[in-house]
Amino acid sequence: MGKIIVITGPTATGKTALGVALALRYGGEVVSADSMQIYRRMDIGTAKPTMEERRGVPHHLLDAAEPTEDYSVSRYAEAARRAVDDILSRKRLPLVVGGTGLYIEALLRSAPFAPRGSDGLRAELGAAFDCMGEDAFREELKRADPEAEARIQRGDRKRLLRAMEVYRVSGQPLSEFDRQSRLYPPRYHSLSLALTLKNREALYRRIDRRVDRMMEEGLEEEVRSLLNSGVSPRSTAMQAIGYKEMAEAIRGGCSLSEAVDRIKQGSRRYAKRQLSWLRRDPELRWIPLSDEPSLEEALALAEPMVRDFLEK
RNA sequence: GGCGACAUAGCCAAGUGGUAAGGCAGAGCUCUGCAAAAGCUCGAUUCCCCGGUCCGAAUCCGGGUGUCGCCU
Repeated sequence: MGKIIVITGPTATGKTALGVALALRYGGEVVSADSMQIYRRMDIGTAKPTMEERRGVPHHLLDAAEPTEDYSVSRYAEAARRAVDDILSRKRLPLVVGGTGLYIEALLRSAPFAPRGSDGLRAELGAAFDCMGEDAFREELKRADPEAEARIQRGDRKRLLRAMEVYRVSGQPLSEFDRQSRLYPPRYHSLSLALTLKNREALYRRIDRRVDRMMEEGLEEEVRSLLNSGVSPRSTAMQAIGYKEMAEAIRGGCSLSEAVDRIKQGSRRYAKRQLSWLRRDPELRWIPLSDEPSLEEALALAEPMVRDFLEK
């Protein structure tokens, strides 16, 4: 089984720089695990590594989709596995770098996703939900998939719909697919490292500063040109933090400084959610950093673990 | 110096005699095809302080302190 290294952690902790440094040192290539850096022309707001920052290291799954496309985890999993396998076949080290936990999990798992319903079915279910209300919808789901119904939190329309969708297209409960998927062995032999700052406030300060820097680098212009080129404000890509707020300011819904504050706040909350997601993985090796971490600091902590993992 | 208004959680704030709404910020959590998304949960044994009235006070009375406004 191929060995791969995963570098994750909340936003603004230096994953990119560490990934590149390790790739350079161990003959690796980077596979991005970032749901928004996937999109072309979204560079500033997603903190996509520049050519200079990549330092000649090949990066996969950056700019893999148009912002007008609807990307999804399953598409990512497929493409990322292909990239990883290709890197392995060339006897190089794949470094999965990014903060989208769901994407990483999907890449590492070998189980397929439960089937997907047609857009028509999705629309139909959505309409049914809105028409009959959550309680009645839940009653129906309960008959099809009592487990999912019990597990999904009140108000979580999205997951309630998905559970029903799976049952309608396959006749099998989503819960059953999930149970099966847990039985699959992992796809790769992986070492997961999670960068984090020991001090939460320091992390938040870095995030705020990074947002200011994005503004200086021309985030507003980037968003404006996406909108001008016909990217819908409702597209998945435009839901990215930094983009939805700027789009709102551009259409006059709020002031620029309000938008900036919201971007900062959204990013802070995002970081918090990332931490909460990562914490449940007991295999994860945490790399706690100081308030103003340097690449050297992260490298010093990460390298022994990497070396140990590669030698085993 | 005088007069008046206000003082409730980190911030904004409702409540005007019957046992502390709500919002924001923050924290914790969930997650198997939109995930930078979507969803769930959690703060005041106490209302600036002291005294009084009352069965009962954040609410009424007196005194203090602070903030703001107006006047001199």
